[in-house]
Amino acid sequence: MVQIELSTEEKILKAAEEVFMRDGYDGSRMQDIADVAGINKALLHYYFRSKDKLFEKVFDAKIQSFFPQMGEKFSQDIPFVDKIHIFIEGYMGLLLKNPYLPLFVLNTVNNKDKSAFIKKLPIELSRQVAQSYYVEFKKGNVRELNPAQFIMSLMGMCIFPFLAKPILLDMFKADNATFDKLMEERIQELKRYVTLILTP
Amino acid sequence: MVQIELSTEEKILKAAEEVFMRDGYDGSRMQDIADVAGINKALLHYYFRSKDKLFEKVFDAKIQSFFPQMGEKFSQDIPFVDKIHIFIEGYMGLLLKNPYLPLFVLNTVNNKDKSAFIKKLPIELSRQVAQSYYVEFKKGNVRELNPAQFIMSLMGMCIFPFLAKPILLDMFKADNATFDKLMEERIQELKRYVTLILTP
DNA sequence: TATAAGTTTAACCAAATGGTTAAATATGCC
DNA sequence: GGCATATTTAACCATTTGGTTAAACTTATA
Repeated sequence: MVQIELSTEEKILKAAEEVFMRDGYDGSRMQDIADVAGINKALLHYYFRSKDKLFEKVFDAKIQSFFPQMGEKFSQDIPFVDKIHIFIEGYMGLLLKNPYLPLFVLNTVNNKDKSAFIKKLPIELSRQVAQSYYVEFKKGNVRELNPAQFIMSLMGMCIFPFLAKPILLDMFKADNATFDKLMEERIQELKRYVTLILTP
Repeated sequence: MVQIELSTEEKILKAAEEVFMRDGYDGSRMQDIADVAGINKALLHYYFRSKDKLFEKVFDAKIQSFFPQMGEKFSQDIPFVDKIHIFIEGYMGLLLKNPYLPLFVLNTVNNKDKSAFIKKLPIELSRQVAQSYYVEFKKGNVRELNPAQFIMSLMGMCIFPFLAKPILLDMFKADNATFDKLMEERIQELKRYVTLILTP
């Protein structure tokens, strides 16, 4: 395995992501980010003038992965149910790799001071799902429902376990590996759920 | 309408709940809580020695409402699907009255420093649903599924819109009243979903 | 009226924290 | 070598914040 040398800027962004995601904006310390990046606080401010500026950089990239842009996938010519199955697989995979992502994004979105950072809204996701749904509905291939409500349910079912992870670990007396296995099973379970909901 | 005079302690707890729920632990200021309660900081510390102690009091009450204890409802002798319908109605009603509850509880649960506050775990909810489910499953009245996965889905579907509320308001160009109406519709939609999932 | 508890005011403290600065040192590049 | 940029060190500053204290004032009650 080749060791790729990260530039200082990259090291900082990586460290900032880690700390912000773990501790939230208020809970994060510039000193802590500097420590994780293996540099000192002065250099941190040398690269990113303020905590706010640094946060914005990190957050921008993250919010877009949380509200996934499904463009290509949803424009494929396959049944709507299959698109949703693909969504579930992709999204759960993302969450398994970024278990802190949901709480981080939802906190920021709900933070008055940080709402200015939210530039690119996930209108696309909703629009694409709705359009793709109605095409299929007219063909009589899916049951009648409100696509907006459906996408909320879908995302909710995917993210909830990651938000409540500490509680679930305790409830099931499980460790991280067991949790991940439970989420793998969950992918199949959710696919079954949406099939039942969507199939007329 | 009779004006009921709140005791100072009650005023403080009410104010603390409001501020903690809105700003989170880190984001909350003792001065702010005192202001909302209409008293001064000295008196605040006179009643509750520290921020931690005050937070614990508020959080204790809240976590139990977030993971609802369904004891009586689930022991009723009615079909499992009906129990779930009752759950949805009750839980969505609670969330409509406490829209900040989910983010507050989930943040606290995920906060290392605050994990000591979590004493009473919601094992009951999971146990009751599971037991109630298996009784009904043996009678062939519900489809086969993993009750733990199901309860996660149920809670996720209920809470997600409240967590993503700022985004949804923006996406649908809606105000608070419209959002509440959307959630009222959602109750019916979710009932349909679970019926489809559970009915063999 | 005397006593105790509740409440206010205002000043104060110590620690944490975001951010700055200046000088020294290292590094790469012409 | 000499120059610019990157990096470190370390001290420093202003502000915020949780928490304390002491003295004065209010209120109810015995």
